[in-house]
Amino acid sequence: MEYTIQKLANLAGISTRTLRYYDEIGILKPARINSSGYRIYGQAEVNTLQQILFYRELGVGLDSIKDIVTAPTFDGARALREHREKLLEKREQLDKLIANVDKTIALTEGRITMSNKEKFEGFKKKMIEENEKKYGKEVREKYGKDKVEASNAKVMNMTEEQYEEVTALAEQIHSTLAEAFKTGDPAGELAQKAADLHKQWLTFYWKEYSKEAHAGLAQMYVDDERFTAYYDKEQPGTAEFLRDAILIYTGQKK
Amino acid sequence: MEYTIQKLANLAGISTRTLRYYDEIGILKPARINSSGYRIYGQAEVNTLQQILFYRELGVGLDSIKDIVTAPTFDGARALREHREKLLEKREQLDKLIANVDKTIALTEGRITMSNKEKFEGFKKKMIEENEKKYGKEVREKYGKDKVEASNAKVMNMTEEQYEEVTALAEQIHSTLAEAFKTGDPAGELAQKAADLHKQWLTFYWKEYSKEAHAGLAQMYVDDERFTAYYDKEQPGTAEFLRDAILIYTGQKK
DNA sequence: GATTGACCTTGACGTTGCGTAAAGGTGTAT
DNA sequence: ATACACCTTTACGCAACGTCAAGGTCAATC
Repeated sequence: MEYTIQKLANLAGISTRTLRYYDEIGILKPARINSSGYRIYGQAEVNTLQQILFYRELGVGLDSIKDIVTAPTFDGARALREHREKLLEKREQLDKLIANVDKTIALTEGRITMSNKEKFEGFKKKMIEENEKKYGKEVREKYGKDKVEASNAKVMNMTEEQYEEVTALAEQIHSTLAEAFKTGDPAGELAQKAADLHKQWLTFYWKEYSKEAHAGLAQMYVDDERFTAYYDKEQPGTAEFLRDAILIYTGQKK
Repeated sequence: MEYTIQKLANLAGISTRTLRYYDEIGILKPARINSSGYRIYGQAEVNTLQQILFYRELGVGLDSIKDIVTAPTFDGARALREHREKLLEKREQLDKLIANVDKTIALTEGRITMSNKEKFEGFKKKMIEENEKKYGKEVREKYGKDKVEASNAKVMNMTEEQYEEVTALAEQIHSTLAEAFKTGDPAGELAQKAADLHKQWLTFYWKEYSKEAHAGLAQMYVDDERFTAYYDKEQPGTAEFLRDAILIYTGQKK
């Protein structure tokens, strides 16, 4: 059975433009071109197209599909697993979006203009989103989904003053830590003050505080280069110093 | 406080390109342009930008945002509610996708490469899913859950040849029906052939065939606009014509 | 006063997966 | 012969910017 472009398009329920595009990007070439330049497709192409459409429906990008259909030994299962991860992330994002929108609707309902408070809500949301984007996956792995969501919820419930307080705390940690770092002693008074401030800061995000979790987080500051980069921005070694201070503070190290 | 483009970009955590783009599309114009042509932003612009980013983070498109930030009396709540609906739909879509990918992964797991058979399994699944998506609810109401599931199970048990046969049959129905339609006579030979092909086609999906059920399905082709659209795609009136042919074929009409 | 380097400008192409003309050749039924 | 459906390539448009490129401006340093 041979098909002209439109026959195949109808068969597959797609447009002729799509088939030409697939030809153009090389994921589905016609079996042959007839004397008038028409694209002629055969059974093999029908099969390939089925595959393409199948993966497309799973939301896989055309360039990945290209790998799958052109490389005969390609590990489709692995590609799918990776793709699955992306989908899960997308869904999480979406869930958050929906929750945010719900909240915003609730907030604006009955009001005519947007108050400053609402603008501020937006910023908190943004803060969460950014944290998610940067560290979400690892933190989730380490602490579990529920904890992360509880933390986010806690942030969303902060009042404006609390928000300002936590921002101020972060500043204090920063400066205290910089001072302490100069002393070089993670067991010293300043370093321990920094560790204590850090604990206070944490209680704004965590439902319950534990020394173990605190120490674990401190270790992550060293293990994860993105955290390290954040703390070491002005003084390399600061992340490690903070970890040591916290380990001492939490009694994990003398 | 006045901001150059980069200052504002840093403050907001976005790129300067984005700010220029927002200027270009008119959703955020600088307060003024200085003598060197630099964009200078003021507090009012900071506030507007906060709003823009807020809505952007909710996934609202920039053109909608434009309405929101430029029209002071704009009903932001309504826009958000509509947007919410879209998000919910997206999530449903995504959930189905993930379920599909999961199934496909489960199928391929434990094997090294994807065999043809497996690819084919996936496609059959897709076929069922599509039918479910399009007609599932109505068909289930009409024929009952068990019948639908029996039908799906039958499809899943098809061999590849059977699948090809049923696909070929669909093609034949299509062309025969088109021919028959031209005669205008649903009792004519061609139309009756189409009805007979349609019966054969049905037996691939139904556990048992009955004239009544066949006639009922034919009626649905006319009653349900999605079926009608499918059959009428090339020739309006085809669905009705097919129904008449089947009613005659099954003896419900002379 | 000249150079450096950070910052600013506009312009324009690239991204994804096609939709949608436009301009022109081909096939076939009447 | 003519109509009409079908085919071809070329190319712009879409969202929201990223990313050069080419060139002007500003503040600090030599």
